[in-house]
This record gives sequence, C-alpha cells and structure tokens, in this order.
Amino acid sequence: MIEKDVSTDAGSRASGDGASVVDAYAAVLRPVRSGNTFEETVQKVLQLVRLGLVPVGERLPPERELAERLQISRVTLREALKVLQDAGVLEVRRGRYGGAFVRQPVAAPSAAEGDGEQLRRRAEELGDQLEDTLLFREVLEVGAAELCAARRPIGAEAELLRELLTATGEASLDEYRRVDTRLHLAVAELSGSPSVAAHYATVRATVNELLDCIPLLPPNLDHSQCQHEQLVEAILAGDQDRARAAMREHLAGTAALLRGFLA
Amino acid sequence: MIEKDVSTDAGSRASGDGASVVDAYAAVLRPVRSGNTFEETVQKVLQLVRLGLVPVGERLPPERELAERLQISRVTLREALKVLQDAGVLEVRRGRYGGAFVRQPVAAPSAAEGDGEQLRRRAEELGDQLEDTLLFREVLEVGAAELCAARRPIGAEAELLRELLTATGEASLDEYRRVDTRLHLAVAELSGSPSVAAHYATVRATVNELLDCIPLLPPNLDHSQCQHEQLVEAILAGDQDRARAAMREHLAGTAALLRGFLA
DNA sequence: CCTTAAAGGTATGGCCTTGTACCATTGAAA
DNA sequence: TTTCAATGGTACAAGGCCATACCTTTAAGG
Repeated sequence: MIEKDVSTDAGSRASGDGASVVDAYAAVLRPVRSGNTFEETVQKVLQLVRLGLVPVGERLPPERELAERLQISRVTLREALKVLQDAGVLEVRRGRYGGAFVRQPVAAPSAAEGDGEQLRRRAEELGDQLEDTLLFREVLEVGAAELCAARRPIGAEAELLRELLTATGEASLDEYRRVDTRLHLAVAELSGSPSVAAHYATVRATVNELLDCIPLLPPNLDHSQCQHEQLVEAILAGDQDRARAAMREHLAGTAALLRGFLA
Repeated sequence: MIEKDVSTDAGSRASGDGASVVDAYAAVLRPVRSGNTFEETVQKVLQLVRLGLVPVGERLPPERELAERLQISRVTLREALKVLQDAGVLEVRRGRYGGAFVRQPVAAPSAAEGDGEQLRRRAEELGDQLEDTLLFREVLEVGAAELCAARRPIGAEAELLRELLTATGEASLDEYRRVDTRLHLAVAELSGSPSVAAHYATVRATVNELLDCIPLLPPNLDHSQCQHEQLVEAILAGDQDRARAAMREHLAGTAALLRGFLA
C-alpha cells in the first residue's frame, strides 16, 4: 500500500522532475567503466607503487604474470608500463633478471612552492571526490578493524600484525608511510573480506598521493604509533569496540591533518 | 631500518615462495574488468530491477539516457537489453511511450523443490564470494548508518527517511523487499559518500537475489520493522552509537536467516 | 484523420583490446 | 665460453566497442 510519494516516485524522480532529495538511480547508474583498459591499468600499477607494495629499487612482477593477474592482454599492459616509464616512475631493463623497476620519485620541489601548494592542486583535481574518498576510507577501515577484532587473529596472522607494528615503530621517516600502509592493509585483509581489502587499497592509494604532498613530522609520527599500538592490542584481544574506537581516532588525525593543510 | 622480514618480503611473498599469510599483492592485482562491457551492463540493469528501483510494470529510462549515464554506447546497451528481454526479465515495446518494461518475475517453483534448494544453488555459484558479500555489506551499512547519524539529516532528507519508514511499515509482503531496499539505500546515500551508496547498491542486489529464494514470514517482518524504527530514530537524533548498533542487529538477523537456510 | 515527438531498430567505419606466435637481450650456471 | 632460461619487444589478424547517422514504429493531440 501507500504506493504514493515515496514508492512511485522512484522512476519519475530520476528521469523527469529533477531529484527532490536524491536521484533514486544515482547509486546504480554510474559509468560501467572508469575509462579505457589502458588507463585503469596505469592506475593499478601506480597503486602498487603508491602503496609501497613494490619498494623503490625493486621490480614489478614479470609482464606475463601481471597481465594474467589483471586479466588483460600483455599488449595493453605494456602500453601502460610504457607511459609509466616515460613518466619516470619505472625503469625497464631487458634480459633475464630484467623487468620494470621502481625509480626513486623525483624530489618534490616543496621548498620552491610553499608547503601545501601541490596538495591544494591535487585536491582540486579530485573535487567532490576528496570528501567521498575520506568518508569511504573511514567506513572501510573502521569496519575492517572491527571485523578483524571479531575474528581475533592468532598464530601467523597475529604474528604478522605484531611484526608490522614493530616495523612501523622502528621505521625511518622515509619508509614510514610505506610500512604504515602495509599495516593498515594487513588489517583490511585480515577482516576476512577481500572486497574490503581491495577497495581499501584503491582508496589508500589516493590518500597516499595526497599525504605525499605534506611533510611528515616526528611528533605526528609518535602519536600515530601510539594509536597503532592501541589498535593492534585491541584486535589481538578480540575487543571490537576498542579496535573500532582506536581506528577512528587514528583516522581522525589524518583527516584533520589533510583538512588543515587545505583550509 | 628493520627492512627484514616484514618489509622486504612484500615482493617475494607475492611472486615466489607462496603467500605465508596473505599475498601482499592480492588486494591490488585483481582483474581490471570483471568481464566485457556487455556483461557488466546486464548486471547493472539487473540491479535496477533487483533493487526495486524500477518496479514491476514500470519502464526503464530510454536507451539513449541509460547509455549516457552508464557511459557506454547504445549498441552495447541494446545487446544487454536483448539478453534480458530473451530471459523474460524485460518486455520491450516500440514507438512513443514505448520502452523496456519490467515483467512480473516467473513464480519461483519453490513448491516443487523444497525451500532452500534454489538458494543453495545460488550460494554455490557464489562460493567464497558469499561470505565476502555479507561481510562487505556489514561494513558498508554499519558505516553508512553511523555517518548518516553524524550528519543528522534534517528537512527534506529527514522527511525522506520518515516516509520510507512509514512505507516499510505499511508495505504488503509483495512489496516489502522493494521498499526495505529503498530505505537502506537511502541511508547509504545520506551517508554523504557516493562510493558507499554505489557499492552498497551492488552488494544489496546480490543479497536480494538470495533473499528472493526464501519465503518472507510476517514474524520476521514485524521484527525487522521494529529495528527500522530504532535505526531511523537514532539517525534523526544524531546518535551514532545507537544507529550503528541498530543497523548491526538488523543485519545480524538477515545474515542468520540466510546462513540458517544454507546450513 | 494527420502530424509529430519520443521511443526503439539498423548500418557503417574506425579504434581499442585480445590471443598467439615469434624475436631479441641478458646474465647466471654449466 | 657456451648454453639456457627468464624476461622484455614486435607483428598480425580477429573480435569487441564505439560514435554517428538514419530508419521505423507508435500513440497522443490537433
């Protein structure tokens, strides 16, 4: 019953009269593909680099393996690698023991342009997507922390978390972001939902791109590490509420940092 | 420092020695596209139907509009519609005031095959993806409820939630699933993150496909409605903790129902 | 009736993507 | 030194997907 306003409007709201509150179809009718295969592939490979999964100086998996895992043809993959090579992100060497190596990123000219300039440019490119990204990240990470705690990792999984926690504690400024990313990604993976992990990886790559524009200060780092400890402790204890709270607080710090530089 | 185990393993773990705990690349190196454009388009259109966004008897937006919103060519869209037409999901009529109309789904032969038979088949098709879907759904919905409460909808947004709540309360068994979906989707949209809403739509379409295999009982329905009231009340009050708790409890019911039929 | 606007139906040429097979280079190991 | 296997580099033909333009059908409204 009551097929009036709320229900029957579903159709008309989207097509004709212009979205009273929300476009009912908006969540479904989005672009099927975010670009051509080649562009998406460039982003995927960039993710491997931005997330620090392939450290500077290391090489990507061989083309044939990459193409297979990404389910694309080697030809298309190579087009993407070519672009990244031209952009100076990768260095490709031939022959046995060759491959695509991650190059040292060009030192950001942050001294030449007041801190935050580059960040603002990036943020502008993202537009509304920035807020979306930060919110989506929060949903994913807080949820992952909670699921992870609910599963109460033991054995090798618990050991992995402990190792990563130690690593973040001992990491230098240079490697901190990379190790930090690995820790968060591990939590996402130990949530038990591959989808959560995959989407987190995508979102985090975007966030890292922004974070790389601003300086990493030791005080922030100490504070961050303290929260990491809280988080891992809560997860290993199986305390969902504390895990969630610790993660949320941790994220609030990052979000505030970014918003601060943008304001 | 400590570039040992945890960090340096990133590469080798993925390529060579076989994933001690998790494959470090797993979250990133997934198929770039989940199939050809045409298949993905079929799924998108099916989503509109499964989510009840286009009710039985109503018609989809015109081909030209659909193609534009999905960012695909009309040719490809038409191939997808053709398949759905052949499958009996849509009825396409030509001429002005024509279009692709949603047909009454064929009555499930649930009487002929003991309840849950069809469900088990579907679940088997999904495999590991089922658990992933349920977990991902929980993360998205619980997170959305919390964000939604944090934004504390007012005015038209609050009104929308109230209307949908009333609609679910007064809905008949036949329309319940559709209106329920609309309510949940509204919460996801009011989270402020389009990504959350979009992914929820996808996940929910899968869940609905499973739910449509099992009978809807009035007792479950009453219980569900009670939780809806709790949820909306908490959201409108801006009470994040209660909103999260209400949503989680609500989802636990559905998950238990599904798992029960599968066990 | 006839007109007309809105919808689905069809055809063509071109670019993107793929699968497959084969070539070229390199450095470790025999 | 020679061999060999792993890795990047190249070529070609088939199919997918797209933009565009145009045709056909239908029912409301004059």
